[in-house]
Amino acid sequence: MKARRDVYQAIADPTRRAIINLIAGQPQNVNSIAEKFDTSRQAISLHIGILVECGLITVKQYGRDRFCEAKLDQLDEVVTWVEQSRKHWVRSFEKLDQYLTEIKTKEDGKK
Amino acid sequence: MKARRDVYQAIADPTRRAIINLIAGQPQNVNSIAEKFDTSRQAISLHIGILVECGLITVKQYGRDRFCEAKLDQLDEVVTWVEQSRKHWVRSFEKLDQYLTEIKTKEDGKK
DNA sequence: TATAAGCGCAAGTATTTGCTTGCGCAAGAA
DNA sequence: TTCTTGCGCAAGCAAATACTTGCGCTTATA
Repeated sequence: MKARRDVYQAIADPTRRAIINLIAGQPQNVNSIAEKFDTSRQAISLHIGILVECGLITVKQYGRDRFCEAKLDQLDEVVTWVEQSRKHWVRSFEKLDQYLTEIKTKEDGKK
Repeated sequence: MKARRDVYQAIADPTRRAIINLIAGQPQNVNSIAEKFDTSRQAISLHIGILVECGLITVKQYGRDRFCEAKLDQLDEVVTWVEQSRKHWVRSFEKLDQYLTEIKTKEDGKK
């Protein structure tokens, strides 16, 4: 089964994050991007393909050039998730103690 | 070479994100967490290991139980990156046109 | 028109993942 | 003391990654 990549996976790779940073500041074609990395053009091309797949990049073709632009709206998903997690995150050291106390109480009740 | 995992990789996996959500709301031991998923306890245990490795989870041992607590401060890194990227992100359709115009101008100059 | 430049498409490979299964140890319960 | 939990360790595996190399199709350029 071909796993559809999501935004989380897209930004999990440091190279991809670097590509995003690069393009966010200045849209440019594939070769220009590839030149800034130590890997082959093809490797970068694949990363770009993934980023396009998740909608973090848009490509516009002009003649033989394919210009890549950033499209960071999708990153909302990530930020939202983090914020949600934190919202529900009651500082644990309190929660845990409370939880343990509850369990303890229940057990004492059984005895 | 053993790749050291970072926070981005940690949250790239949906199961791990679910574990974080779970623990954020209520710290609990490994088995309790594992019960909530369809995979084996061991699989969950491995995920927890990874999360601990990146500091997103803390484990406290009480007798034979190992309670896991969330520790979401590390997620700052992700949010910060997203925000930074966006800060530098001038809406591309403008930037690209501008860029293309510059190139065009240079080339016309050469002719 | 002959070249060169910009890219994508495989095909092949070395790692890295995410899981499973089986084993064994230590801490409570009976 | 014996049985039952809660867990980690380790070996084995299939699938997913990240790359590389070589090929070939278009578009510009000389």
